[in-house]
Amino acid sequence: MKDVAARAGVGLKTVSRVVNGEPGVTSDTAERVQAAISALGFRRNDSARILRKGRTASVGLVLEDIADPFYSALSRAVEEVSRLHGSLLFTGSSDEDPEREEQLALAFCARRVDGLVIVPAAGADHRYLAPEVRAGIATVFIDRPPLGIEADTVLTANAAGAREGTAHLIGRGHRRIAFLGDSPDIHTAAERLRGYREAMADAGLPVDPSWISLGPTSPERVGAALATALSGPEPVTALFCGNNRVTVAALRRLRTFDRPVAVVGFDDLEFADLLSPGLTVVAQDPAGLGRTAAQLLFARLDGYPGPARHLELPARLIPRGSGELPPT
Amino acid sequence: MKDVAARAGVGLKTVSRVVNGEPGVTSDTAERVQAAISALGFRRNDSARILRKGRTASVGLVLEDIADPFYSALSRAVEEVSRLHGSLLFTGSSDEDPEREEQLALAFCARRVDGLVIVPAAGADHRYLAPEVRAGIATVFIDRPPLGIEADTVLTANAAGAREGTAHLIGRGHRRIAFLGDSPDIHTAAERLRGYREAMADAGLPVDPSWISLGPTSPERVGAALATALSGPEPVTALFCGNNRVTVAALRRLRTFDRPVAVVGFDDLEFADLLSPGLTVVAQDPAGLGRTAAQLLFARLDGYPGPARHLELPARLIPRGSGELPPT
DNA sequence: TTGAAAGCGATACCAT
DNA sequence: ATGGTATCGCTTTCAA
Repeated sequence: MKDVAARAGVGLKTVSRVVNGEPGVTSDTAERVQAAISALGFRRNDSARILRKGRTASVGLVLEDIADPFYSALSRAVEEVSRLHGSLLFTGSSDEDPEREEQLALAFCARRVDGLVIVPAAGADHRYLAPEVRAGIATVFIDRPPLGIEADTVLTANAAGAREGTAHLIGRGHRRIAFLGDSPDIHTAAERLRGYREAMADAGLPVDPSWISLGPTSPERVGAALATALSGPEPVTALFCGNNRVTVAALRRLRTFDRPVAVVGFDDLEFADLLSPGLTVVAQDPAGLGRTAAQLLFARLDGYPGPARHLELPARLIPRGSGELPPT
Repeated sequence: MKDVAARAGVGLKTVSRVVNGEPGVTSDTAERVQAAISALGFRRNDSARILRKGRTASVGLVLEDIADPFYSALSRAVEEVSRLHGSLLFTGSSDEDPEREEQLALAFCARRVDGLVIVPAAGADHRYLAPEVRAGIATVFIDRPPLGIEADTVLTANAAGAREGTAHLIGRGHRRIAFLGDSPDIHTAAERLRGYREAMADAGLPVDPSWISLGPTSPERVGAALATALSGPEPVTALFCGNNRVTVAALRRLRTFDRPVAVVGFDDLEFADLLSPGLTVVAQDPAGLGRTAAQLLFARLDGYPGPARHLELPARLIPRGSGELPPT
């Protein structure tokens, strides 16, 4: 910028005015400055600008894994809202590791992002964010609630969704329904299990412990759990899967049995309609989650001073065939 | 930092030393400084640090749509390599709009990212990047080659892959094979069409223009093209799809016919094995693309001075059933 | 309309 | 071992 000023034979501030489209420059000098700018290939250094202005026009997004379609859809929505507000987006994957979540969040804060959208890693304690929040960095938690801090939150109605999905199976005549879920220390997994239990209880149905399996989303564990639930004199006739990865693992394993088993999965799959039968799901709205969270964030940045808001988005049952199979 | 220095009763530079773990501080004073830091909730301002040091330890990634599983897998790989090199990642989706691509890339550059990984939008002219490249911002193009600039590139062997996929169908006895692809101004689409044509020519098979359709990836267009190719006295018996979105649209439409049609798709689908029959694909390696591109980028940042490198990753045929159906 | 000088929060260099 | 001071590139303030 100094160089541009020198070359155009004007003061530093005049260049600044031209670069930022501020008034108070004759079109004559503006032109000279523009010429110098393109001659030198000058580009304003936003780091310096940020340092001076305070606001960085950037947002940090910490999630579990950007490669997961659920989170990538969410990410896109956050990006879109950010763009409308003139902000750029940092993204980082925590891999469900609280330490990495913290490193990422703090690294973003050190870059002085204006705000943070965080999908909490299982077991993470968010008190580490207290100094940043006090320093004015707006923070919204998404998909799961934070621990040890009060902040805006956007969640899916997990329990209600699981309840609806399970009730759907019960409505089709199933009485023995397995629940295959994620690790119980993940909030969403626990909530979905709760919904399942509620639906069973509502229908006066007992739940055999052997029908329930929670744990890491490995094909081995899911496969073994499925085999257990399908064995014995009174095997389950239906299956409720706690998330998309479990659903896929279960479907793969299910093909090795030649018994028809009804399936309802939590989370939609992109091509669920192409399977035979089509996969019935309780669909979340990842884009809706991302959009809503980003809107809450920018509301804060625009000065909304109220207490923390806690929003919940409904999950939607989409019948496609697999959840409508009768018991055998 | 000033405040910390005051509270600890030391000089500014000493605080800087402690914060950065530099030697030359007695553990005694270091402790006092640490105490002041946590008392004040101090966090170093990386914007200022960046301004001074030159390197920002951040990378910008511009792609078509982070919500697309292909790109989100790629993004994750770039992120992983960046993390190993201590860099944070900006992501932005261009939506295949050259103008947005430019805005994003320049915005990242204005933030002084150390490097840029770009999936060029169709038709984008990359001469706009010349000043940035001259200013030393390392740039790697991925998935598609850039226009009007010489830089490191990582591509999939699109033509070879399409050729192999088409040859696979020919090997199964098909002689009339449709090609449904993306817009011809997208480099990958054009390359894949070329591979298809080569395979047909190699086998001495004619190609009827009505078998080929290029254009936007809308279900309507794909469906109509498919209907055309499947009509008339000599309908195609097999189908080569130019990308995952086309494949999905085609599979959906195909279900409305009750004729078995062999299908090979370019790009893997996450649950391709769960379809019936399983979907045969020519799979790219999105994570490999991302990883390789990021590695080239950091090689540059670590001082590699050589001429631009152009790498090509192979595509891999994965037979799963749909591509092994015989002609009818 | 224009520009000189101060300052944003850190680091680098050179004294002490 | 410690600290003062110039500096990074820009915006802000105020005077011309």
